[in-house]
Amino acid sequence: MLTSDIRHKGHDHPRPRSLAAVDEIVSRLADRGYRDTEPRRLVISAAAAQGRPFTAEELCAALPCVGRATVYRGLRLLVETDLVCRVLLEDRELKYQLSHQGHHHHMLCAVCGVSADLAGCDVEDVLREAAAAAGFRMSGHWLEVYGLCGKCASP
Amino acid sequence: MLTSDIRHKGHDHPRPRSLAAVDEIVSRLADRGYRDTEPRRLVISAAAAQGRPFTAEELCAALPCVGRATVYRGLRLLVETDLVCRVLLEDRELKYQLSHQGHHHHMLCAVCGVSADLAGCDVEDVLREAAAAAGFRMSGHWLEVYGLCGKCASP
DNA sequence: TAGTTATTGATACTTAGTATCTATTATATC
DNA sequence: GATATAATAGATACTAAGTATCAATAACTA
Repeated sequence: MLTSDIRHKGHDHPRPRSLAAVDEIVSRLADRGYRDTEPRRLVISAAAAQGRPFTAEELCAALPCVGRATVYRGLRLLVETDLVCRVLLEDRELKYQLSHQGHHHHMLCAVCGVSADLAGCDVEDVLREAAAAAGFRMSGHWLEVYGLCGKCASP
Repeated sequence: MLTSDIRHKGHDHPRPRSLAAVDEIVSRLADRGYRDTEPRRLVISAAAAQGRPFTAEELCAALPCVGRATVYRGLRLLVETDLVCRVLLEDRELKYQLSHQGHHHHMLCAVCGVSADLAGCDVEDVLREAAAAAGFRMSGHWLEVYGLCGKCASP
C-alpha cells in the first residue's frame, strides 16, 4: 500500500515507498519550476495508488493529513501538466485518473467503475468533419462513453 | 417579449402570449398526467424564449415571480420528457435548450454561445464499435463539441 | 546560512442543486 | 358549480464540490 507510510503531518515524513512513477512525475514538475513538497508527493502517490477513477473527495479522505485545498491544488496541477486526466460520469460527477498517454477518451463501466481507454478510434476526425459541415471550427470536446465492461456484462 | 406579462405572483396572471409551442408542450405534459399550472407555463415559455442555451439560474433570474425550486423542477420535467436537452460546457457548467428532435449532439460556439445541432453524423456507431473493440457494451455517452461558429470564426 | 518565493492548511465563502414541509391549486367527480 | 384529493408551489434549510484568502511554513537559490 502506497499510503501506508502516511503517519502524521508536519515533519519528517518517511517518503512513501517510491514508485518510480511518483519520482518521475515529481521531476517532471520540477522541470517546470514546481517544488518538490511532501504534501504534493502524497497527493501524487495516492493518485497513483488508485486502481480506477477516483474523486477529489476520495483522495481527501485517503489523505487526512493533507489539507483539502492542497489536494484540490495538486490535482489541478496534475491535470494542467497532463499527468492526470479528468473523467466525467453520467451524473456529471468528476473523477480523475493517472493518464498514460496524451489526449484520449474513456469507456466507463457502470457497474464496477473500471475505465478503459478508447483506442484506435478516429472519433475526433469524424467530429471535426461534422462540425465543419455545420460551419463550425472545432477546438475542443467532451467525450465519455458509458456501458458495461466485459466482466460485468457476462459474469 | 414572452416574459413581459409576468407581473406578480399568486393570482390571475394573464397567460403569456402563447406561442403555439408552449401550448403544445403543456398538452403533451397533460397527456402524461402532469398538470397545467401557471408557474410551469411560465418556465416553459421563458425557456422557449431563450435564443441560445441558458442556465437554470438565468431562468430563475428571468422569472423572479417563480420559486427557484419550481424552476429546477420544471426543467427537470422537461428534460425527462425530452422536450428540453441538457448541454454541457467545457467548464462543466450545465445549460439547457429546447430540443426539436430526439437524441442528438451539439456544437457550441465559445464566443457567442450559440449552439448548432450536429446532424448527419454517425459518431454513435463509431463509438459503439470502438467500445466493442475494448470489450465494452455501450449504453450511453456524453458528447459535446466546442469551437467557433461561422460568424465568430470570420467576422 | 539567509533571503525570497512558492506552498500549505485552516477557514470562510460560493454556487448549483436537492430535501422538506405547509399552503395552494388543478382536476375529477358529484 | 361545489367539493374531495392529489399534485404542485414556494420558502427555506441543507448539501456537495470547489475556490479565495491569508498568515505560517518550507523549498530552493545565492
